[in-house]
Amino acid sequence: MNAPDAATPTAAPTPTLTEPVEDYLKAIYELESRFGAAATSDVASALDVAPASVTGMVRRLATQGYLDHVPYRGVQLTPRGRQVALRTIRRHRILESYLTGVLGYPWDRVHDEAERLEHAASDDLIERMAAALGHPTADPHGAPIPTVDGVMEEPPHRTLAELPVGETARMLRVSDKNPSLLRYLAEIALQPGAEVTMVSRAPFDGPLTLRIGMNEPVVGPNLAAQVLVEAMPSLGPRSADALGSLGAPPSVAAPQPRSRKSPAR
Amino acid sequence: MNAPDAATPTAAPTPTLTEPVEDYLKAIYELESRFGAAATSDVASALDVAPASVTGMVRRLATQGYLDHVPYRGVQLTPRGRQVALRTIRRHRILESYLTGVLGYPWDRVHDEAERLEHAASDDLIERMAAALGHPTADPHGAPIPTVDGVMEEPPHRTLAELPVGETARMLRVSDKNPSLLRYLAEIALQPGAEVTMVSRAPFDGPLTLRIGMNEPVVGPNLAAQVLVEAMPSLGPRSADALGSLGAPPSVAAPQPRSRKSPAR
DNA sequence: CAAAAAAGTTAGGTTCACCTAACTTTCGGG
DNA sequence: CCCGAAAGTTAGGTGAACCTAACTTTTTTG
Repeated sequence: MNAPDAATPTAAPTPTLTEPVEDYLKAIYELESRFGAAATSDVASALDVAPASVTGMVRRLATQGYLDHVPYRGVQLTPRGRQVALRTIRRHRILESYLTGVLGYPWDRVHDEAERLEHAASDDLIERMAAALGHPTADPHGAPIPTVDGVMEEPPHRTLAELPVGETARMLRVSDKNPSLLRYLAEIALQPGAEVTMVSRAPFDGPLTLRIGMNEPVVGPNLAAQVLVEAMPSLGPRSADALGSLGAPPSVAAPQPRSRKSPAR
Repeated sequence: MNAPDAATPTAAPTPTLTEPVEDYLKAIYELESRFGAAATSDVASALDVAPASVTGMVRRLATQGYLDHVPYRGVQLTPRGRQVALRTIRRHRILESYLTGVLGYPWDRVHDEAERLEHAASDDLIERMAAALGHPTADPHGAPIPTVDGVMEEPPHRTLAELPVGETARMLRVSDKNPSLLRYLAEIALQPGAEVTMVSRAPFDGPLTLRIGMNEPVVGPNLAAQVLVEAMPSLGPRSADALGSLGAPPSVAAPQPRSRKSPAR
């Protein structure tokens, strides 16, 4: 699993982290935790730049010790790069939490704002916001917030699409990047913490009927695949408090879903 | 005084206004309102860049219609450039107000933070912050906040150094750029709104004895020259409410102090 | 009022972060 | 197992925003 450890040949000082650098490291972190390693073209489409630009930036970041790059194989963050990524993710998620929790932003509009502010806010500001919120452990979309020293716990989960008919689960998380999806989810009250039951499932990848509170919305399998719910089934429609918070001890480490081509060996 | 906070979903922070461009226009605005026009070298030292860099940027901003540049003579903002500058100043001052008023920042630490955030925050965010504060008309250092449509009222003022012995005035304003000065002023309770009396003045530009509340701090003339107080004397130590706010109608337009070389003709 | 000083500009570079176009490497399917 | 498509890289740009060094214009002053 480990790239040739050319170790740290040039421990460059690098006093200032530019905005693009933070964006690259964050994107690579996220791809890496989904696929085990980040492919050039995936980074390119995540950041909306040309693949050639990624190659160039990646070479620079590698010489500065933020990541390891094996040409044609992919990239992986070093501990140093991972620390920067987690710091940026912490900022982003605390900002999102603050914007919704204190300033009344709807959850579909916080992503873009946080994306810009995360590069400009000082650590002091971020920690003041966190304190004002009572040190939240998840953002408004259910994404866990890394601690100051770079620890992030991902609770075990599955997608709503995988929920068997008749079972109930607590909604855990959804991506913050699709505003119209978020608006729709808010409409049907499918938000983190909500209990959702799989009422029925039409054959041939057809629509799914859910129960959320009093309502029974029908959603496509596409949508359901984007919504994460807790891994353990709730014992019944009204007995859900087996896990008190998002800090439940993960029984599975699960960093390698690997359900895809492997961009690095 | 009312912000049209309806509608306007996630207004883009204007197509092509880079951070340096906003900084230049803001700096030029401030120099222009102090001296009538901005000199290349003054802009350079305000932004801590080389004079040659200013010449280059100024040429570009002139072709884009933000300012007029007469080589070797100086620059002046066009209405378009002035509008950008006032928008940036509004953001800066609302951010400072929010950081002290809501997040508990001390007033000597808000400048740097606001300086970075002012380029990243959306209009929506700024107006939410303004609303949360009850639409303030001055920042924590007493600087007036331009309205959304770019109107800024500067109340008439003089420096504390000019206050005659025996007279009392209300403290109005001080620059936000000198943290150690601000810390000292907070120590002697010389902050916007405070009543200050000139007790005595040592000859030959010597130290000044003030009365603020119960205390009688002695300050240098240098410091006193940086503190602005209201122009009209208070009628007595305990009768100060002649002006309810900072919105008092200015009897003097006063945009041209001109106590300096003239960088433009 | 001319020469020195100060202020401003031009010329020629650098770095960062991007691009397109052409080439190379890897992978996947017949 | 080979060969074409996909993925990745190199080569050679661009523009923004900065720099230093050399030159020009304006201002100041002996």
